[in-house]
Amino acid sequence: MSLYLRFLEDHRRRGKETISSGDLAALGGTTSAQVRKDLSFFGSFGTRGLGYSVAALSHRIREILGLEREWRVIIIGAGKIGAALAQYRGFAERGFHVIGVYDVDRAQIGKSLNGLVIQDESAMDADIARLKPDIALIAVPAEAAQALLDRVAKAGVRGVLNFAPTPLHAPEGVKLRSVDMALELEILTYALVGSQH
Amino acid sequence: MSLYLRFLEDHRRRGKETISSGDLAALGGTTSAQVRKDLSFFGSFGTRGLGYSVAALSHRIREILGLEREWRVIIIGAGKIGAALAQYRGFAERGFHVIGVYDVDRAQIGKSLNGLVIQDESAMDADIARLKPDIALIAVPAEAAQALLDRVAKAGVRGVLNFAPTPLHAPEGVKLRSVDMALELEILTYALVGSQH
DNA sequence: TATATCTTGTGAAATCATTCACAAGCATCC
DNA sequence: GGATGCTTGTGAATGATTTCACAAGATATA
Ligand SMILES: NC(=O)c1ccc[n+]([C@@H]2O[C@H](COP(=O)([O-])OP(=O)(O)OC[C@H]3O[C@@H](n4cnc5c(N)ncnc54)[C@H](O)[C@@H]3O)[C@@H](O)[C@H]2O)c1
Ligand SMILES: NC(=O)c1ccc[n+]([C@@H]2O[C@H](COP(=O)([O-])OP(=O)(O)OC[C@H]3O[C@@H](n4cnc5c(N)ncnc54)[C@H](O)[C@@H]3O)[C@@H](O)[C@H]2O)c1
Repeated sequence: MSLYLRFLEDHRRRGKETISSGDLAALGGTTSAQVRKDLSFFGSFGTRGLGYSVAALSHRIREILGLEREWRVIIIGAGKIGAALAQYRGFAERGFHVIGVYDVDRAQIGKSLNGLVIQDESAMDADIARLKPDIALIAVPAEAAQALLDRVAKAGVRGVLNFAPTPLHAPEGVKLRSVDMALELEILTYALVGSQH
Repeated sequence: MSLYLRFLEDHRRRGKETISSGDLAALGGTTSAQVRKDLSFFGSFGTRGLGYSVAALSHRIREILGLEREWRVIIIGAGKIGAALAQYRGFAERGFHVIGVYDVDRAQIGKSLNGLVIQDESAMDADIARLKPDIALIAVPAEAAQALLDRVAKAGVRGVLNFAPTPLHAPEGVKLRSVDMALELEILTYALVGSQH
């Protein structure tokens, strides 16, 4: 679904007003029947003979994904990757607003990233209670990740995106996803060794 | 498979020598039968009544994934995310060696990241021909991504990991994967809006 | 050695996902 | 308005994956 949204935005930029399931399939590397099945799960909003209205379908998918509202995000760990994420414009463009960045390192605390001051992580629990962020990004060393996940979960955060390359266990009621870049590379190498027999 | 490897390493750190399919399943959130089917696809290396040897299974999976050799990696775009990736220790730990970083920005070229000097991207094609990197990480603005993918593919790179949030089309014979962090957040929000009816 | 207890490896069954195929709907053109 | 050309939405067929269920191998214990 998120991918379809990317394709639709791409298509809109090219000035097209409608798109057929076949076009979407070609972009996504699937079949037109697949695309239609996926979309029909949420209702039917295409026009026969014409395809889907790019604007209408985008809007509907944004609704389904919950992107019609703004989301508050905090970042834990202001190291190399945390700092990059804090300054990433792509988040705000899609409705994700970074409202806080935390670290334990005295040398980091107080520094400003894009107008956002790095806070002492001891202030985090109180801030979460007050500002009620929806999602936390965990960008700390692997050893510290599970403890922080438990801590933000307890404080009331319901979604977590983890960047530490370690298996984590999410407490009940918390949605967890992990981005593991070394793992992505491993999937690539598997494909590479596989393709040369 | 890569995930199983993570679990095994985790388990080894805890001092365990064997692990059962049930344990692996619990870690991965699947069933024991699933794990056994996955592993049996590549042969049978468990011991009945005991489980799998953590060391032997790790080794076998590393073999299957092609991690028993070293891989050469270049990074294109030395911006915020490119710089973070260039300094990331986790890659070298898993056998991925960054041998070059490229940018167009005069202000960036010549700077050193962890002992790695940022090169002018006009030198890139010659370097690829000479050093034969296996994988390129693309960390440039979305508009520039497709052109660079085509360019490194032509120069002989066979695997690409893309960080730009845009749909790319890989030329024949090139394995492409993309990491899209805003998309990861969208998947989280979908789960969040879904779970509250 | 005999017995009890685990856990793998794997056919068979059940479930889930994709593809096929086509009636029905809409737009366009004559 | 009627014929023509596209494209959707969706049952039915096919294909893939997951789960079930259990025989057979391995260890441990006495
Ligand atoms: N650098 C990358 O490109 C990259 C890529 C993929 C994954 N990662 C992972 O992301 C994590 C961070 O990587 P990095 O390169 O930014 O490391 P880093 O050392 O630059 O930054 C880690 C930061 O976390 C802070 N920290 C440690 N414990 C903390 C706590 N309890 N609360 C708050 N802050 C705490 C540290 O003070 C430090 O500033 C690691 O797990 C790493 O494996 C990094
Ligand atoms: N910053 C993040 O945390 C983050 C997160 C996810 C995705 N991304 C994506 O990663 C990409 C880079 O993001 P960033 O934040 O590092 O941006 P950035 O502006 O800091 O860095 C981009 C760099 O690419 C260089 N560049 C541009 N064209 C180039 C070319 N043809 N060849 C070589 N280098 C070129 C620029 O000079 C610049 O240094 C973007 O597509 C962004 O959407 C960034």
